[in-house]
Amino acid sequence: MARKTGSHSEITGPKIKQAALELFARHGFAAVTMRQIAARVGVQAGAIYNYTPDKQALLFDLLRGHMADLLARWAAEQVPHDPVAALDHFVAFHLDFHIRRPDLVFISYMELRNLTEENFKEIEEMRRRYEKIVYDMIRKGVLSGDFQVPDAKITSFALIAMLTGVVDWFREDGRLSSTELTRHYCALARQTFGVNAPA
Amino acid sequence: MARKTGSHSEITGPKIKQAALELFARHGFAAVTMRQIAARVGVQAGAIYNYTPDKQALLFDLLRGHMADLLARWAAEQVPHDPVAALDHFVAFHLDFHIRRPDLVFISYMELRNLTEENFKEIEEMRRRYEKIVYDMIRKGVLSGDFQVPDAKITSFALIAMLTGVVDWFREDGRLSSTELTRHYCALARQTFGVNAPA
DNA sequence: CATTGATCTGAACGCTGGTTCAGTTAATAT
DNA sequence: ATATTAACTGAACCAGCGTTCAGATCAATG
Repeated sequence: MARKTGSHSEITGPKIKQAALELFARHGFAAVTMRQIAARVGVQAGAIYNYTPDKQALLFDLLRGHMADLLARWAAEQVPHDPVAALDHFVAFHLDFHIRRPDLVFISYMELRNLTEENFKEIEEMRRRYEKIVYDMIRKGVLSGDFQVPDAKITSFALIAMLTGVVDWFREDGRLSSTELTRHYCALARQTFGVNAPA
Repeated sequence: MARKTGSHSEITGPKIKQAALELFARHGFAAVTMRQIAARVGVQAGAIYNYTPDKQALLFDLLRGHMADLLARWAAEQVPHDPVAALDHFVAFHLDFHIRRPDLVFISYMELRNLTEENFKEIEEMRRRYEKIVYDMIRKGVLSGDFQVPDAKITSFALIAMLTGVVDWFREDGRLSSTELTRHYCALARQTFGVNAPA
């Protein structure tokens, strides 16, 4: 063999993924062309096909990577046994993970319908695994008497929605720092879960 | 003149809007073709242009109509003066309005970026008006001492996110009726707002 | 019955999309 | 220096896009 395998590909490959991510987030998967992605990388459209079989795979890899990352990082967390401490821990984890990846969070919600049925099912399955984590956490707190919620399932959806919605407006250079953000949301989540509620 | 104006147009016009709405919601604005919309109405693609100047206007009219409807209906509500009763009223109103229009809610969030800059600004302005309604409601409750929240602005976003997120999973024929849904969310919102929280 | 005009068809227009591929380029190994 | 080959170019392919428009259609009018 001659040239070391991937002398440029180790640069171009990630650049394509990054360009695709930014463009998909800004304009939507269907509205972005392979030529736009290529132009951003500084390459011709045909070159992209050295790194991905097609446009669909570009999207799928981004979403699967994102969900896999989310699940793996939560699995690596040391979660306290006390339900209230666990809630705080989850809120902090979820906010931190999501506000660092606004583009990925965005397309993971918006572009699900542009996946093939097969690919959609795989992502949906990972999403359900994450939702179950939240649900189980809430159930524990309800059973221990630490949480008082009208309905555990509803509350799990409500928590995820209110936390994930943060990426729509939060900016690092805005009114609130991420530390303050986390503090406020921990307090809000505790209230939502009826922690310290009157008997 | 001959044929009564709009003998068919009164049928075809709304059918086009409805078809566009359903297809945009299912596949996304950019992925839907004029021919698909036409086929669903039972007409050729060219006929659509008797009812809309272009594809963009089709989307814009749907979003503007939706937001105008939302604002007009809230303006027509008799909102109680008591902050807690007002919160209950808002939760019931927002849930009822949104779960009846899942497709419109969906595209109003997803397809904002497919609007021209001019059209986007108009929709964004209406959205801000609605968010301000929620913010003002919270401020009142905070000032009166009925609500205890970590941050009024954050809480307004959190409330809207948790309520609107309902359309992602709620089904009329699911586990919960819309009445039960409303009851649970009123309770959840009260807790979130620290109503009856210990001093 | 003949006329009218709103409504729609069907074909076309120019353009751009994703994707392919023969050929060029250039970094490495010999 | 030469050979090798990963990486990339540039042009092409064809299907499909939004949009236009001359002409067909046909219910209501006079």
